Amino acid sequence: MTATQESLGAPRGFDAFDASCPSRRLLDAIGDKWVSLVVVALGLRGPLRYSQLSAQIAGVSQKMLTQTLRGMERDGLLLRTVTPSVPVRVDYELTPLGASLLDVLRHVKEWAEAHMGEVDAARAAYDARPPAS
Amino acid sequence: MTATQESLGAPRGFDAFDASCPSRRLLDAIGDKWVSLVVVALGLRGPLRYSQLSAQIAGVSQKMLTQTLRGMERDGLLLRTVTPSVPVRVDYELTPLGASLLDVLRHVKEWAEAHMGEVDAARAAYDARPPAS
DNA sequence: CTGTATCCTGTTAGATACTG
DNA sequence: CAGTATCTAACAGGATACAG
Repeated sequence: MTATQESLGAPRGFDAFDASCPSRRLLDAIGDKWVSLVVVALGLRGPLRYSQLSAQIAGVSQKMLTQTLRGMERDGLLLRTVTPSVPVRVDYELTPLGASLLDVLRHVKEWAEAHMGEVDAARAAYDARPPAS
Repeated sequence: MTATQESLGAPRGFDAFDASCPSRRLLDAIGDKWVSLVVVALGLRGPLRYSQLSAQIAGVSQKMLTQTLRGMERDGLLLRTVTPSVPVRVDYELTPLGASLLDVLRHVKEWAEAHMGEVDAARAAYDARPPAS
């Protein structure tokens, strides 16, 4: 395992092969279905309340939404504001850091728009080819 | 659920909230631990044989490596070349499409290098704060 | 309204053993 | 060498019920 770190690892302090490396944690973040959805939702619609997010993302369970929100808050991706009114009110908004993550997602979006057709074509071709000789 | 697609969905034909949308499939792709590792490995070291990949990525099981490789081949991300020598030899190399995915990963890398310190700081601050009043 | 706690199920991935 | 097949353990995630 150490061999991997040395042979392929961090040419300049960056090693995606090391699970503890920041890059891996970021991949975990943007790779997470709900995280990316929350980032996009907040990025597109500005600050939202818990119930609004719940409605927007429709399909997310309370458990996953809360869990995702907590994790993102912990990572400094969003700000959680509690207003102690009679029925409690909680607003969530992207921090500048969270907004910058939205930019990364935008790059992903661009790649998808530019190349996803190729992927579909490749997939169709692969599935159509004879099941080996 | 349909409400979500309409309210937040594809302002211009792109809807990350739709699981069948290309963007989601891409997220699934780059979010996958092993896919990103294989892309980086092949991108950094050029064509590699199965056994070399297995060694490079150290920690991946045969099952996951094969599964990942098959999926990537299907998606047109890499090319699989079988040389029917006495002991069979199989080489894997990135296609132009796969190489372009490496570029996306590069953006991710840059974001990580630029902001991951902030994430760590936020996390430390969050973990250090009192467990609520 | 905004969560927390619990149970329960499906998927996933690692280990292991075997084949062309 | 380069896989395939099978079994099982771990865990993520959904449903549900309840609380501040």
